[in-house]
Amino acid sequence: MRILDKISFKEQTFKLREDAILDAAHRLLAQKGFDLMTMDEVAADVGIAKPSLYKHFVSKEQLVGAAMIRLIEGALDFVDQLPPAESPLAKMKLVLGWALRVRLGGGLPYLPATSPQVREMLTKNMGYVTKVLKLNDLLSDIVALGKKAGELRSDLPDEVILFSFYARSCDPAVDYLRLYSALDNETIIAHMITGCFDGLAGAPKVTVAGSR
Amino acid sequence: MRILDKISFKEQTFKLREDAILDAAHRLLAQKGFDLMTMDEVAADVGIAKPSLYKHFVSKEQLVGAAMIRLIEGALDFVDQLPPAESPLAKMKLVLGWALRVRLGGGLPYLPATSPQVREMLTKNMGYVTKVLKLNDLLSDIVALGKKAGELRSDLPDEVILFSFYARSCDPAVDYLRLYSALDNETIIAHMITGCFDGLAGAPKVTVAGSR
DNA sequence: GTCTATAAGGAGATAGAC
DNA sequence: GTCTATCTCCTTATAGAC
Repeated sequence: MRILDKISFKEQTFKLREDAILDAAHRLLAQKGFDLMTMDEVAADVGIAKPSLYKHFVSKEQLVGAAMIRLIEGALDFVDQLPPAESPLAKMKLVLGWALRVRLGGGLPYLPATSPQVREMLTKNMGYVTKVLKLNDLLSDIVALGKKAGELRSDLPDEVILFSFYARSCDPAVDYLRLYSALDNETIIAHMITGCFDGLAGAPKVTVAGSR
Repeated sequence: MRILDKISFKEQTFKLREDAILDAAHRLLAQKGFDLMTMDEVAADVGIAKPSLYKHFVSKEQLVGAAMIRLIEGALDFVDQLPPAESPLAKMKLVLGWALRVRLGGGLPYLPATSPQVREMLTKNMGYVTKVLKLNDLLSDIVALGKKAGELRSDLPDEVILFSFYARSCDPAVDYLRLYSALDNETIIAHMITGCFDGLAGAPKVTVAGSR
């Protein structure tokens, strides 16, 4: 029994360290992107040596893939726990607000792959692709319901709405507003949400921003 | 006189080669991004040796800066030659349509700097910053006129409209639609323009897309 | 001004002691 | 499992012949 406890303890610390590695990778990825994030930095950030890092993840690509999978899992959880009573449009605003808060808190956009190389790398990662497709299915359903309810524009193809929605979660305008404007985070989020769904043109719109 | 002609000829070929280098850099930047574009590739693409490249541009950063400056100059030209009779909103749609066509033709978004490192590099390049500020002034004027005319939402700060507008010119949704949808380029552009200004929510909108 | 050949340094990945 | 020290490859940049 003592032996089992010891193994379990080892496993626990192993898991804890793995989480710490993923946390560090997540933050560094958000800060510097894939190319500029070095394995040396990740190891230094966690406080371990680089070879120890490679005991957990066999390559940089595997490490980044694991970090991205954890991110998508978070998005899946959030979508799963959306209040069923909300309308499709309100749900989408909640999801976008959540994703933007993650980013403004120093995290990654939950569907980045903005660089061709990273996109290709991730599309080869079956675990990642599976989860992304799952998330995409959930959001596709919401879009379909929103169109049927007249809340989303039926003249736009589903894919245009979906990809534009994803793109808003990693919109560079957010970075620029954070850097060069005096607006606080929640104001930025509210503007981005209304800008996404109501557009930039026309008369002032009254919009319910995604609640925390 | 013959000597002068010879000098002039040399200068002409020098200028031609420089343009060829910038063309190659532009295309490779669009394809692979700053980090993955190597000076070897640029030289090979132009058909010259790497040291010759360094006779034209003292560093990779200078080369990319020059390419970006040429890009912004193109945008300034386009904005300068907008039909004065058009409304502010129509002008913005024309500019966005133009920028998206450049990208779908294999070029760069005319205001990228999506990666922190590249952004920092460019903000240190005074020639670049000067031109960007010039472009920003022109567009700010258009935005102000658009708000006054009731064509743009007066409840959104100018900076939100401007940055969102810039961001649409490098929207990753365009890449995803090109890769994963069956839509042709002009349809993608039309959808992106109406999505930007009219939003994703609500009833179908009738929009005049930017004309070629 | 252009080339061949090479320096200098960084980053992913690993060997081998403990 | 973790560390120190090292390998190897790639990329920016340059020296020196022509």
